[in-house]
Amino acid sequence: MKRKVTLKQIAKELDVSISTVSKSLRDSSEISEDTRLKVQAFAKLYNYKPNLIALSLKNKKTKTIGIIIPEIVHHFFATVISGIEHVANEKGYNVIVCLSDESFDKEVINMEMLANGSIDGFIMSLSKETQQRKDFHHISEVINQGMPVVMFDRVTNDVLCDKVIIDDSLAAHQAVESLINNGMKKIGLITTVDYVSVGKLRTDGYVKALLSNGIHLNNDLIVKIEDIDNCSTQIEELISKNELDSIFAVNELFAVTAIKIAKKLQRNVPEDIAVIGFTDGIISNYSSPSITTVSQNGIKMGNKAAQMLIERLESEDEENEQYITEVIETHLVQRESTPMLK
Amino acid sequence: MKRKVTLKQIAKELDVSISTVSKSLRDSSEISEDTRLKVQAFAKLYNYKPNLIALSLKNKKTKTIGIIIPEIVHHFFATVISGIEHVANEKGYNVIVCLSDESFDKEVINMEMLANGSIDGFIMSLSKETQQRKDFHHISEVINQGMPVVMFDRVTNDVLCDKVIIDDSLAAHQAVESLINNGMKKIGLITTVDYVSVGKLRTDGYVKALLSNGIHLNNDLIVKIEDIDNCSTQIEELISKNELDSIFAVNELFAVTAIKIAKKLQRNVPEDIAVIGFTDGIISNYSSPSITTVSQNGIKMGNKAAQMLIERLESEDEENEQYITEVIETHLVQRESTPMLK
DNA sequence: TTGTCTGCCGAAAACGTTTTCGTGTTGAAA
DNA sequence: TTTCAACACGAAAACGTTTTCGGCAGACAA
Repeated sequence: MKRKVTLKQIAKELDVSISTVSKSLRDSSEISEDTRLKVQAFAKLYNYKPNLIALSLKNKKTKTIGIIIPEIVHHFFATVISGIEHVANEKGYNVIVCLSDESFDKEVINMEMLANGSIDGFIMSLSKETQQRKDFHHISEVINQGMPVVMFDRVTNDVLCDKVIIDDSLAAHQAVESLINNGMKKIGLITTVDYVSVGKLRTDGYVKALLSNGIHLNNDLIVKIEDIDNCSTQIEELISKNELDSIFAVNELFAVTAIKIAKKLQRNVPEDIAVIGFTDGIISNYSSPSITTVSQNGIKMGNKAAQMLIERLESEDEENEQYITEVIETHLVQRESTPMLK
Repeated sequence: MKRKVTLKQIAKELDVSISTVSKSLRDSSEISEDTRLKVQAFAKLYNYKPNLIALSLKNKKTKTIGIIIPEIVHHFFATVISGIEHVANEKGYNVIVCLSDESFDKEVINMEMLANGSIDGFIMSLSKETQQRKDFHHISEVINQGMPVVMFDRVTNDVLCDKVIIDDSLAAHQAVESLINNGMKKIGLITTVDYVSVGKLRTDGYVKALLSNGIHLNNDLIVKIEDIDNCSTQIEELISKNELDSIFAVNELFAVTAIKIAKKLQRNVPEDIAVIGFTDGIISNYSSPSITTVSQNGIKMGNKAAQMLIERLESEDEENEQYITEVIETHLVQRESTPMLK
């Protein structure tokens, strides 16, 4: 077993100083061609590669991006990571991933851990618990120490930093409006509890779409799901007790569950009930009927977030307080759970 | 903006030496209670946290695990990461993720990158291209440098290291056998090209199940998919040209596609054709009919891989050459795409 | 001979830790 | 008064780099 070789070892072997070795490898003109070539040959032979940790310490740059997300077993987040990773890789950065498991404490611990030198900047999406508690001190603290942060999807106005989002409200508005434009009048909404920021925004979009089209807002048609694993009963109640002609669900899972229950209640999708979901994930694509859905391009969000972070990391004037909020466009993917929408 | 405070700064402020500060914070008995408390108070006030990069350099340990996988936008891999991350986190390790995108070159580059000090050990699954080329020098090299590697799922016998796998052949055998036991005789196989190790093994299991149950092997019933994005035509041919009573597919995507095409061809699932898939992912669970499938527990694989790696990292006798291959058990998840199996 | 320039190289600092070893002071024992 | 231990602390090395600066030799001009 041959351990990694260091500058010091090469220097010793060749009977020159460490400086000479380092300079030779970096093609410095200070060194005679003779020694330069000798050192380079030796280094190549022993497959010398500089130790990145030592470089990080010296340069105070790790060339590593920290990602903190609530869950990785979630197609949307996986696509975002993928998007981040590709841009990061291209620019010579690595990516270190931490999961908060939707827990405030884990989010804090992970951030503090990574903030102690391991990374150059953060890309993150808030955990549910953090959104609920509205406690963002850990994030402000990190930013205050001069470490850039880019938030995506689940963001908050209480922290000043770069952000990448979709216009959840507008996207929902458009989706619901397209139902209305196709003659739907009794549109159910399956959404989350309000503290989930994106759920709230999508709900707002639904409400606005109704109002701006002169449709009375009926709270009986709205169900707010607390526990995602037990959403069935609430949804069944919604569908069975109301003569809905369509449903807007704020995520894939709600949408697919609604379809399943509709079938069970002998209502055909899309003939009797049209369903539009949110997030263009695996489920929407492969369930049958496949689900018409608002597509939020996770790859693109990840790309953009990584770009923004790296740009800030590598910009000259460190303290640019001009924070940007980038809005990634969404679009409706037409599939089988709705009639052909005009 | 207050930058991170270092030992040196604290030492200067309190007019003591760096050693004294360090020792005080580590509760050394060498230091008088007086100074100890003073230093600790000051450190707390300024929220001192040791710089992990400096520690890594000193200790030659990063407390970080490198993960290299072909894709993250793939439920199985996401679950494995999740499994790794949880165990790692519990034991004070971070996780750095690199994607090979099924490319040999990217796999090599990423490994070399991480091997230069960034991590203590690898957990990886081979890219398709690597499996095809059978070139594993980058892995052997890393192992040779004394860095432990744990391979999972897509592994190779050409590299000696710890491994976590499922018994793909046996699992496939059992799945196919359960079809046979329920009266199926004409069982189609949708599999990958042979160089994908798990595809090959699952194919082997299918073949063995047929033979050991006295069923003639008919190559017309086997289709090997090269390009996963264009599998439809091949599958359609399989179903339309043969009077299959059932299909075994080596992954979710093939299974769900088969079901879709069967429907299109007016064959009911499961009444006319039963379908069993492999990998218990989102698709199997949410498509309709939901898919009976061989469940490979990604979380468990990740847990185990992380355990094995960390154990090796923290074991006293460095050079234990007793490599272990851990086999994670699988089981058949009964769903709607098959009749009730006995 | 003296001075100066240039080419080549090494010493040392710096990044932030931990730890070993040494050193000065104090108090008590001899 | 001398000796020695205990105590409290600091200096320095080490991890592996990069880079600044200084120095030494030889060549060349004056």
